This record gives sequence, C-alpha cells and structure tokens, in this order.
Amino acid sequence: MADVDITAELRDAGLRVTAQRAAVLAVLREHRGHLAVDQIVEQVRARLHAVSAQAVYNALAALTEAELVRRIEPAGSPALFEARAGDNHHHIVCRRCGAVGDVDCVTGSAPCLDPSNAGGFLVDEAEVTFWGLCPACQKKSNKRARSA
Amino acid sequence: MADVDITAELRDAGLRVTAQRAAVLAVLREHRGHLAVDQIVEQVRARLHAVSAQAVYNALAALTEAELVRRIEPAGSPALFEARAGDNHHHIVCRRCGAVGDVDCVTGSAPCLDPSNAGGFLVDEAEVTFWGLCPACQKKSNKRARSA
DNA sequence: CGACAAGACTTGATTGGTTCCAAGAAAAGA
DNA sequence: TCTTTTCTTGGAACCAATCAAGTCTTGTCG
Repeated sequence: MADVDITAELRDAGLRVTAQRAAVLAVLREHRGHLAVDQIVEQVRARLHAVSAQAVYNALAALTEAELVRRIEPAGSPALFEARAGDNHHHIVCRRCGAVGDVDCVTGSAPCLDPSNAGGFLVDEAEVTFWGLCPACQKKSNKRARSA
Repeated sequence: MADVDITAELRDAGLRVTAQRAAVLAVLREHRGHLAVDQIVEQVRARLHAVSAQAVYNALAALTEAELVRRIEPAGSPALFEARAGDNHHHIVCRRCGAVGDVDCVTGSAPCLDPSNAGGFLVDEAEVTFWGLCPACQKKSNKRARSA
C-alpha cells in the first residue's frame, strides 16, 4: 500500500517518480524518527541495490522543496530529515547526546508565536526547539552526581 | 569604562582575563547584532594587532559557557554570536538573505514552551526561531511579482 | 618582587558535512 | 519514440570547526 501512496504523492507534488525518491520517502515514513543523510543512504541501500549519496541529497532536496519531508538542523548537528505530516510539531534535543524527540504543539496558539514586533519581518513560520536531557542522559547525570 | 566593566565581568564569571576575550566581548557589546565568527575575527583584529581565529573560537566557547555571550545557529547559517543580557528573546531569520533580527518575548509564558509531553526529556530551554522575509527581501519579492 | 603551574594563545594541519561540477547512462512521461 | 529529467561515478572544492604541539600569559603564592 505504501508504495502506491508514495508514488501518487510524488506525482501529486509535481515530482517525477523515481525509485530513489520513493525509497527515500519510504525510509523516512517507516523510521519515525529523525535521520541524518548517512543513515538515510544506508537504509535506502538496503532497499535498492546501489544508490549514490548524491542521489539521496538530490532526492531530499526535492522532497523538502515539495514539503513532503522536513529538514531540521539543530545547532551542532548535521541536517536531519523526517517525514512530515504537515502538522506543526516541534523538537526537543538532548544537550549531551544529540537525540531528537518530537513534541506535539497546539498549532499557532502561543502568544509568543505571533510576534507583534517583528521589526518589519514577514513571518511565515515559528520553529520551536527545546533543549534538555534525554531520559538516558538523565540517568547518567544522576549516577555521576550520586557518586561525586 | 567598558574595559573595566568587561575585565570585572570576565573575572566574576570565573574566566581569566585575556586581551582576546575582552576584545571579543567588547566587539559583541558594541555591534548590537548577530555576528559570525569571521566578522568577529575581523573586528577583534581591528583592536588587537594579531589574533588567531583559534583564539576567537576559544574565547567564544568560554564566553558562551559563562553565559556572557549567546550562540545561535539558524539552519543553513554558520554559528552567530550576540552579547546576551540574560533576557529571553528570540530570533527571526530571513529565508532569502539570512538576516537575523531580535524578537522580544514574554519570558516563559507561552503554553507551548512548557511541553507536557516531552517524552521523558528534562527541558531547560525553549528556543524559538521565526522564519520569514526581512523588509528588504519583501521589497524584492514585490518587485518581482509586479514585473512578472 | 620573582617564580611557578595552570590555563590560554599561535601556527599548521585535518576533519566533517555539504555542495558543486562534468560526462555519460538510464529512466520517466508525453 | 523522443525529450527532458534524473541518476551514476568520480572528483574537487568550500566552509566551519576541531585537533595537536609548542610557546606565551595569567594569576597566585612564597
């Protein structure tokens, strides 16, 4: 089923349907996480026999442009990609290990997210990134604190 | 006066006082904007005779650690630094030219900014980045649309 | 004041992520 | 089938950032 959907989606988005693009999108759909380019390359190669890294970069750029995929780039990390359902969710990044999680968010509701004094800027998106510690790194911190 | 303040501030922050650090901080205080490392290097070299890029990176890291300076890194841009008053303001980035502006924000008030479902993450900061078009690029867009 | 140890700076090389280029081969869609 | 787009291989380049070894400075203590 997924393949048919993906083919149609690519076409609807005005993109040519290629095996590489479909594979990239399928990989991002299945792994409901945030993948770096090298991980995507790896996964795509598990489906297709051989894919150049270039093709993956190209496909990701096209998919991002078509808004089928979302590119995020937390400070200090390489670019990450995720399948995007068009919802307005945000991200939480672990300061220590860089793990990324999703945070659901009421769309466009927060007062801060419609800045009145934007200094003449025309705002079209508000991106929120939370910073903190993931569960695993919290454990490590506790251990360290206890033993110190 | 500034030099005295800066010296004291560095010392209070637990940092050794070096000419390079003082110069970096002074530059960021004067240029009330968001500067990239190469711009900072340039400005610092206008004050001191010769400074290595490394020293600037080191100084910025130390100042960021001490929270005298804030590091931001919008997707697609190199890292930017700004003197930080400890206030909780956010940034707006121009999609086309990368210009960065400040947006004042009511501290910690937005509902989104205290995520309930953080997936076990321990959140310590919410960073908001607005995306849009700066005034200059809006003008260009209008011209283009009109002539098209 | 003078010396010592930790910390900071300099130079030079190197990594990492990403982008770009070119030519030819393959595939998509009309 | 034909045209256009995309993919492939291979290379090169770019920029930001980091590492390493050695030298200099800071701040403190005698």
